[in-house]
Amino acid sequence: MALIKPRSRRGGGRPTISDVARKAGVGAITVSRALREPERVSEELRRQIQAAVDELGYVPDPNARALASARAEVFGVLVPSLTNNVFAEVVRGIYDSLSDSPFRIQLGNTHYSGLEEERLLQVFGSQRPAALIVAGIDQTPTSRKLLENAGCPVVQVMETGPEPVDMMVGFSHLDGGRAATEHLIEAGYRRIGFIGARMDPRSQRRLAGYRAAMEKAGLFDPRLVTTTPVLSSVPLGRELFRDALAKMPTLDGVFCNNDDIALGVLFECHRASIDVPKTIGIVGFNDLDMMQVAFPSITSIRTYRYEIGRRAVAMALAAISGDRPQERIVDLGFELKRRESTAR
Amino acid sequence: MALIKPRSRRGGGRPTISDVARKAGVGAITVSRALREPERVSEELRRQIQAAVDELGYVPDPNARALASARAEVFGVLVPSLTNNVFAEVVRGIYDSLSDSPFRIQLGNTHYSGLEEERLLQVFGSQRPAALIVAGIDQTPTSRKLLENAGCPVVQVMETGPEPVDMMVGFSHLDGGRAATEHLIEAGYRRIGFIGARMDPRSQRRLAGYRAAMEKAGLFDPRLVTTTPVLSSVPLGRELFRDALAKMPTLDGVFCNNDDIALGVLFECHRASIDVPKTIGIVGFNDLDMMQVAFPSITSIRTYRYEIGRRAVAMALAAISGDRPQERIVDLGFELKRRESTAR
DNA sequence: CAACGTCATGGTAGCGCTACCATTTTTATT
DNA sequence: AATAAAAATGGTAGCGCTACCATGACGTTG
Repeated sequence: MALIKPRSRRGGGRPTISDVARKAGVGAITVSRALREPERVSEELRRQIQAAVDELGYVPDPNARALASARAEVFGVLVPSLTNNVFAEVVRGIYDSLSDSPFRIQLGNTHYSGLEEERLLQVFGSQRPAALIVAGIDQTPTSRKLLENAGCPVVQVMETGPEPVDMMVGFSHLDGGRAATEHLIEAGYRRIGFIGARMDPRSQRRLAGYRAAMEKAGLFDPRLVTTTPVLSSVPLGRELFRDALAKMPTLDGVFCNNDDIALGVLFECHRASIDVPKTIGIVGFNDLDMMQVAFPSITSIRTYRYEIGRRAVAMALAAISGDRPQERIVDLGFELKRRESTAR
Repeated sequence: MALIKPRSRRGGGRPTISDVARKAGVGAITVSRALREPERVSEELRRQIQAAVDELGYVPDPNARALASARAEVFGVLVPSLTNNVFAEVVRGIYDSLSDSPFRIQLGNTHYSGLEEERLLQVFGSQRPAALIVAGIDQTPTSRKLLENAGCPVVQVMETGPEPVDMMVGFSHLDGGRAATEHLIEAGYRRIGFIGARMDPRSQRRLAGYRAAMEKAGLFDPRLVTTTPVLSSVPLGRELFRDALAKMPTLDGVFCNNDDIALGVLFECHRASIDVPKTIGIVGFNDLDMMQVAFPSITSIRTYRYEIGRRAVAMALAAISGDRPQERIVDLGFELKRRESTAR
């Protein structure tokens, strides 16, 4: 006696695939198939199985699934910041594109740290994700190797560059910085400053674009550049602008690293009764929606963050299903939005 | 012959726990223990095992772990929006608190939809998460049941209320709305409007606080309230303010649902040459850092979003490790920041 | 009508790990 | 020194699912 195994169900008593199979009077594997490749199961069984699933409230265990198939239905997403609106928009695009797919999202925050990125890539890799989406193109050699060996599609987002690990969606920050600066020059500004916080690689490239445009026009002066590694914010924009002005009182324009900084500059101009755009011209970067309602409205470089997220998912999904997109590098560009802040 | 099993390694050839065990000359279970409860393994073996782990580059498979232990090292986090700074801050607090724990984060975006929340809860539940953190207290009955049966600690964040599913960290939006409105009244404003977008339950409670204060002072008039279900933004704030003013030209103050709206109102005042705070007083909600540098600086209700995220994790972690905090409802409060926009 | 696909279904054997019990060794305790 | 108790280690048996192969029932073809 005592032949009956207690069957402790350490899993907590939720129905399993064999419960469903038993109830539907089929084999477990058929249930598995009915759920994943319905077209390979006869309509009759499919219906029976569906009924059993509904009745029991069966939900497949993703962990067991991942273990058995050596592939988790997870997209790993790595961004440097969660609060920066720019990345928040990319992430939103990714979530929206994946919301009615079976894929879950594993989001990591690198805090702009290469080391943290490596650590997270390690963690993510251990899950055998279906795809990896990472911000930027400046991975450390270790990170790059991890990405190359991830064994899944990889999309680098927010930038374009010559050597994708796999695929890429973004735009040229250098060109963006150049376009912003050229616009200020064309509008008649001459002593144009660059103000930037959190000088990550993307900001560096915008600065390079600024510098290229200024040098080409014979206007560059290193004292026009004010930067800090501190995290960007509106209050910081105000302070940096005051610094810049103290350093260079003849300043007549500023290209800001991003819109937060630009807003800080605008507020300080109000406070100090500096006329915008007459005395100072302002250009931001990213074109947050508040730029168009600011008073005066602020010229900015519009970027397509949400679209970048969507596109990245679309490309990854295509690669997963076998047909890799022919173009591995997608440049979504940007647009200069001319507004009152530079309408001299 | 052919006795040697090919051992196909469909897992892709990464080292497993038995590889480590073999190399270290111990049993697999000892490796498992050395990794999870090092104090239960002798120092010598621990060192040998660590050496083997390092040499092989072994990383445990979280899926196998979750399957075997019926518990995934995952925190499920549910927020209604990814781009709203308020939730981004909460999420950041959660990430920062969990960054050097073994727990991963599964983040879900409900888009303010109860149905979507139910769906995500279902998906999350199937993973047997270690804890669940959800925004708000207005779950549908189905969601509430799912939370109650999740079999793990649950923390509701951003609000306080009488009946937590399990634990709660937040503050009273009603009191916040009341405090903001009372401040305007004390400052001498009388025709005080309420302007709100995306009237989610939290906004509704702020409105209720506004109404309570206004009625108490005998100032309430339904025509003073301007709301819309549309998603909140700075441009929308501007528009709603224009609507409000058209409807009620004698308006002399506004309590805004949130800071985005407040900023939109401020910009419109600039544009229409309406003096702030003389002609119109403005109060925002949440106190984004730009409020203090705006010109004029904007009075707002400071809320502790980041801290809410951290606290939620701390409480969940305590519950996981067995000692549930004695206070299951934590009220982190808020603070009225008086600034120029209401300094009549 | 034999020989050969093709389709629908099922059985078996793991995926990589840990819970649950042994079993052995060491350390108190009397 | 004998015994109990605690500490350290290991073996076995799954967790819930799917890859892989096997089986049988049908056509299809020459």
